[in-house]
Amino acid sequence: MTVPSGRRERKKAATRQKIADTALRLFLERGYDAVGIREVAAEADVAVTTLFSHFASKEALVFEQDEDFEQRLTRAVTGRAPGEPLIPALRREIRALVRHCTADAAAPVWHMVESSRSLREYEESMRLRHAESLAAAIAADPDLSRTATASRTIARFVVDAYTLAREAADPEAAVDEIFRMIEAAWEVTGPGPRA
Amino acid sequence: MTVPSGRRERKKAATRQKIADTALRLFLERGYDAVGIREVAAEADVAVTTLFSHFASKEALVFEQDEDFEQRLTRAVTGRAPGEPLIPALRREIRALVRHCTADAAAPVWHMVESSRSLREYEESMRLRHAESLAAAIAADPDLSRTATASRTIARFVVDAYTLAREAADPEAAVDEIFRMIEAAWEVTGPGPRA
DNA sequence: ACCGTAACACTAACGGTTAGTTTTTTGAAA
DNA sequence: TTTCAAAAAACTAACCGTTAGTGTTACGGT
Repeated sequence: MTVPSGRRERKKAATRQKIADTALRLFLERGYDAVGIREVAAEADVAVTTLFSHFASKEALVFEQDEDFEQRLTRAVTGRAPGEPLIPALRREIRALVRHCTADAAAPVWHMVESSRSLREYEESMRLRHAESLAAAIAADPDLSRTATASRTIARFVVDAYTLAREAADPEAAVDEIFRMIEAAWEVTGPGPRA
Repeated sequence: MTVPSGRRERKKAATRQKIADTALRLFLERGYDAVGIREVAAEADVAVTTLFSHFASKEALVFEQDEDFEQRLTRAVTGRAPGEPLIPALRREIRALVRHCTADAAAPVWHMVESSRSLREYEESMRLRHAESLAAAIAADPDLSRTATASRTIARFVVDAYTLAREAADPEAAVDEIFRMIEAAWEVTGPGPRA
C-alpha cells in the first residue's frame, strides 16, 4: 500500500531522467537561454505541465541533483570521525567538491551556468539554502557548541569558499588559502559554556 | 550640446521617482506579489515600456537606490583615514548600514522583502555584485596588497556579515561577533612582498 | 472485476519582459 | 522663429516561464 510496487516508481523516475537528459542536451547544444521550456517538453515527449511536476523551474533542470551537495556538506559535519575537528573535515569535502566540478567532464555544464544570468542567480540562492543546512548541522553538534550566529557565519564562509575557489586560477590552492582564513575565524569563536 | 541643459534630466528623474514611489506605495499597501507591473505603470501614468526603461526589473523597483550601498562600502575602503586599518573601517560602515536598515522606519520595507521569495533572491545576487566591487577596492589598495583570492574572500565575508547581522536577534552584537571572525581571517592573510 | 489514485495530457491563461514602431517632447542650431 | 536630431515616452503585440483547471490513462491494492 504505502510501498508502490516498482513499476510506477520506475516509470516516474524514467520520465524525470528523460526530461533532465533531454534538457541538458538541448541546453548544451544550443544554449540555455535559446531553448524554451515548450521545446524541452516536446523533445522529451511530455506535456509542459508534466515537466513542471518533476522540476520546480527551468533552472532546476540544470541542477538536477543538487541535494547531493547539501547532503555531502552536512554529512561532512555529522559523519566525521569522532574527535575530528570541524574545519579540516569541511576543507576535505570542499576540496573534493571543487575538484569534481572543475574536472574536464563538468566543464561544458559549468561554462553554461556562468554564461546565463538566471542560472548564476539560481545557483547562488541554492547555495544559500545549503549554507543554512550546514549551519543547522554545525549548531546541532554538541562537540562544537557555538552560537547560532557563529554557526551561520562559518557555514556561509564555507559555501563562499566553494564558490570562490571554483572561479580561481588555481582552485585547489584557493581552497587552502580560504580555509586558512576560515580556520582563523573559527578559532576566535570559543566554544560555549558546556564544551 | 553634450550637456543636456537641465530640464530633460529633471523630468526624467521625476518620472523615475514617480514610478518608484508609486510602486513602493502599492507594494506596501497590497503586497509585492499581488501588484502587477501593468498596475504600477497605470497608477504612475506611464507606459509599461517606460517603466522598464527606468528599471531593469520589477524587483529593481524596490531596491531603487542600491548603488548607495555599493558606494558606501567601497568608500569605506578608499576613503578611510590614512593609516587606518581596513577591518575597523569596514566594521564601522557595516554597523551603520545595519542600524539604518533595522530602524523602525525601514521595517515595513524589510518585512516585505523577507516575505517575497523573488525579492530575497534578487537582493542576494545584488549583494554579490556589491561584494565584487568591494573586492576590487580592497585589491586596488596598495597599503593592503593581498592576493585576489584573499580580497574577494574578505569582501564576501563582509557582505555576509551585513546579511547575517540583520537577521540576528541583536544585530549590533552580531556585527561585532562576526567582525571578530573576519578580523582573524584577515590577519592570517599576510600582506604580499612589497608591503 | 473494481476502484482509488498517481502520473500525465490538454487548454488557457497570467505576469514579467522585450521588440518593433510611432509619436511627443526637448535643446539647440539656422 | 523655424527647423531638425535626438531623447523620452507611448502603443501594440508578442515571447516565455509558470500555474490553474480539467480530463484521461495506467497502476496497484482489494
